[in-house]
Amino acid sequence: MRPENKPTGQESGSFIERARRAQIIASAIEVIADQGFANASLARIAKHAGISKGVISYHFAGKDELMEQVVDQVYADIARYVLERMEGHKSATALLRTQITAVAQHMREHRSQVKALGEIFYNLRLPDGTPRYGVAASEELFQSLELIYRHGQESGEFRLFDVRVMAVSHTAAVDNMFAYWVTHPGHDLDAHARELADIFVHATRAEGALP
Amino acid sequence: MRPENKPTGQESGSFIERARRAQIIASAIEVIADQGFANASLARIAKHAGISKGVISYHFAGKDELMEQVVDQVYADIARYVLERMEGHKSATALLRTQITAVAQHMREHRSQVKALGEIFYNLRLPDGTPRYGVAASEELFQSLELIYRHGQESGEFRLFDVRVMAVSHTAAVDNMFAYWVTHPGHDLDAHARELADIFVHATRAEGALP
DNA sequence: CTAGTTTCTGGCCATGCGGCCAGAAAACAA
DNA sequence: TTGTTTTCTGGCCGCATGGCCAGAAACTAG
Repeated sequence: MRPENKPTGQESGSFIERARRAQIIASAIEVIADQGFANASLARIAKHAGISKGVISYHFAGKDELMEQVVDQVYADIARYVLERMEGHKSATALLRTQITAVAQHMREHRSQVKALGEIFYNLRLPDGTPRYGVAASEELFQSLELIYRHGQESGEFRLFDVRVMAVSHTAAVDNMFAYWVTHPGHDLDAHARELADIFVHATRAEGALP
Repeated sequence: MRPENKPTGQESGSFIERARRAQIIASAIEVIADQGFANASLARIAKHAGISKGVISYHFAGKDELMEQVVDQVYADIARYVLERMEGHKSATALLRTQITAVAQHMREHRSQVKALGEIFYNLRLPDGTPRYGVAASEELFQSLELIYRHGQESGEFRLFDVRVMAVSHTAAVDNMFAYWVTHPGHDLDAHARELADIFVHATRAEGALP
């Protein structure tokens, strides 16, 4: 029999259960990151992990659940990493810079994870063909960024602008920074991040502010 | 026998040949735009066009050639549309604004085409699994944008910044403007474009410049 | 050791895919 | 009209996929 995969918040299942799930998730990340979502079959993921295909079916309800677990784990890692580094900063400008550079640092240290996240985010679909994630799933991130932007507007650091458009553009620029770096591995990701932070600082600052 | 699909620059083949290819390309665009690349099989594209699957094989060397034809056609349409509207403008600031708003106008009028382009761009892979297009294929666009940015820096309109990072971020923001609009159809695309143009004008302008 | 449970293997299944082809049909040429 | 070429149909092929299962193996409890 299969263990009922109840998505309880706390870790559950036997030691083997948890270890296997972690191993399979890690294998999925690696395969997706360097073969692409479309080529990441259960057979490939199993072979890469050195286990039989049936094990995946045994520990996960299906391919979709495995993909969602990957997203949940990687996304939570990024959020924790970035939020930790943002704590303590008060000015909107500092928060903005820190958000961008912290994301870049995390990307540099977790290339495969972030790449796999993007692949799944963009490709996974519901049975009816509509995207499982996609832009709509970034709503939470948009709102977090909007908090920073509104904070800056209220404090007078930032000029008035549409915070939604700024948040969408910010997210896009950060995501594409990653994609560009993946395609051009020699590219200096941290320098790109600093330059990108400059762009948004200039784009947002109040008219009269000193450079 | 099949007509040898020599990719000559000029239109070739019989009247039927040209009409069928156009019809199949149009059908592919519609299917990809609302089912996604992964669900756009030759069978679906043929059914949507009301023809037999074999016709596609008859008029195209394979699925990959069909996808590349879609990309070539849609990409050329966008480039022509935007470049026409940029002609005549001289200041870098005006060129920048025009580029962004013109792209948005084209997107609004050619939603399916642009969506299909993005799907293929992101998903089509070579036999070895590496992306057929992807970020690397945007190199030409990056260089065009860099011309504008360097022009502004040389004329003194723009501050000094890394033109490559600016071009990558610009492309990303425009692409995501489209993705956001597709997910939120009620969103005002033209207003978003004006706001986005403001963002890049502020991000690029020289320190001493008047608002 | 034995009985029961968890975990794993290897293979089978139905489905959908892209490519291909034999021959029908349509368009065209004489 | 007749013969020839172009175009189209419908179906078949080999292949890969995700899901599934019967039984083997490993582990655990008594």
